[in-house]
Amino acid sequence: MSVRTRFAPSPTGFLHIGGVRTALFNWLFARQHGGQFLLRVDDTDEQRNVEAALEPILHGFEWLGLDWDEGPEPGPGKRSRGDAGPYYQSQRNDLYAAAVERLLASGHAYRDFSKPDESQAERDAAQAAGEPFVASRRFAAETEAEAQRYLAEGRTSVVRLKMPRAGTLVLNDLVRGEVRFDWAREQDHVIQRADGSPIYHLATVVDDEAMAITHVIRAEEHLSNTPRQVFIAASLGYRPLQFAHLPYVAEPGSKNKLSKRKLDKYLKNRDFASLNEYGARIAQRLGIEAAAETFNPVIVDFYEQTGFLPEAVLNYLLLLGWSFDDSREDFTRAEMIESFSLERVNKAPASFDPAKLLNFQERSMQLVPAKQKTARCVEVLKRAGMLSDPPPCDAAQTVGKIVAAAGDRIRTYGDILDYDYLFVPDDEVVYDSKAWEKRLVKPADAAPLLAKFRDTLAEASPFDAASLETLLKSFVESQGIAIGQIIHALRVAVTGQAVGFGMFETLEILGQQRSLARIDMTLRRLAAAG
RNA sequence: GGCCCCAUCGUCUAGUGGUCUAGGACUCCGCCCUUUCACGGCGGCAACACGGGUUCGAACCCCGUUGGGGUCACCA
Repeated sequence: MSVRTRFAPSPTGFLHIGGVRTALFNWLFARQHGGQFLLRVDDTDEQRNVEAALEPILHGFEWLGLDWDEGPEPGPGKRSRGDAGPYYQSQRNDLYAAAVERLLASGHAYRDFSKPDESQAERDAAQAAGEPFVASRRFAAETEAEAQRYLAEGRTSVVRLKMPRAGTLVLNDLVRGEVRFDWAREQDHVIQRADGSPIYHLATVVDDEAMAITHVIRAEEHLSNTPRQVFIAASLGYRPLQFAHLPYVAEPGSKNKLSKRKLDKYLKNRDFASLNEYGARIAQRLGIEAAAETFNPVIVDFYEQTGFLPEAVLNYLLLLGWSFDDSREDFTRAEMIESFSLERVNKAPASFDPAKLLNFQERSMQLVPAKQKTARCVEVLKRAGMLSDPPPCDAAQTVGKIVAAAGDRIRTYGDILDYDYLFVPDDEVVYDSKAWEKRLVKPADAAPLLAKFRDTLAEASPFDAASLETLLKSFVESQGIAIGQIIHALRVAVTGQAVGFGMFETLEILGQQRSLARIDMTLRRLAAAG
């Protein structure tokens, strides 16, 4: 039988990084075994617009390249691909209802007419007595007559599992090994609400059977839920499933589970805060209006917008709870599929480390061919309004030069925006005030030297990096100064910045006319200031 | 609180009784390269939670303690 795994996202509007890690492991396992990976929409409890809330999630999967063989199709209409559909749980209620009837008929479940506060009181009493809670089944309707009587009292019913009161479940978890549970400690969990709607555990078991899932690879928090699901499946005569419970992804610098609602806390972590700020700066330059709650390093969209490479994100996530050996960390997509194994999944939770993720990104970016890098940077510049759309015909060439000159300084595609000063009109260059003070105002010889070199520059021909370097070196020699005495002033004058890539490349890219204009403007401002 | 899971540098991890004065990666700190900033190179700081066993020998096996976490809903 072919291996089939699934990931069941709730339509929440965004794709969580921890969820992606789980999805990735499912995807890898299926791909490695030549099986199928499915997506199933977990919308049993959703009132809102499912389509709109699902769209960003499916988009995230597409961006990451985690393709699914069956499941919802992106776009409107709730269309699906695959033969085991529908893949929206909200459309499968008949199946769940039928399963509940079978469970009732076979005596594996019962109608419970107790009121919520009555069952709560039982639980509280057990808790207070320090004893394990065992449902009294006092309002269980065994016969139709009983049911009618309760109904006449104005009671409503839910359907509960009639759990075994003896015995042990031995679960053979693919990452944890043998885990034992006493059946007697399992509660009579509700599987169908008073309004007839199914509870998740029932739905997931029914769907896994109907969709011929073979391996359930999910986060550790589901480990305690497994007995009731095994009970449902066994009672219904389903095939047994293989389980693999992954350690959860923890907060940066802590062992608590990473959650989407604790952003304030994560922001206190230095590395998280710095990645967040990095992305926010790029987003701002791109004119993306995103609330911190929906645009931060725990949301996958953050990485796409900021200009990360999907393979870097995936590679980082792969190593979060899994390892190959004592040294290998870099994996291409094909290598991940080939090398992955559940046996080597770690048992302890792994903290999300934003600094290490950035490092994977940096190394991945070094492998991207110049041409591709340039094309993507052109896109970013267009989005930021630094280039017209369509871009001028020489844009690719110019950006190509910038990309080459910037080299590894471009860690994400968003970093191209650091060189916006090369695109703005000369009179709109923004000068860093500290750099201006330090390199132009304070050194007494800065202005005169700059003025002198300006005239040399005006004569320069050709105006390319190599010639300019020769030119400046001979200028320095003729003046009997150190190169540092002129080059920093020149950089600030021309770029407004204290730092940047090679000075000669900068001048070449800017061109003679604009370089001179910027120097002139600087000299005028210096003279005006005194 | 009951049940379940987990425990090696700050973080991700290697390690399945001797080759461990514990290896790699990220971060951090030096130095080198250098027009700045990066990249790169070299070097450094830094860990087997604790206590008992078992054994000639324990990071590795067993028990306990401590600590952390998950889960106990008509949520998923």
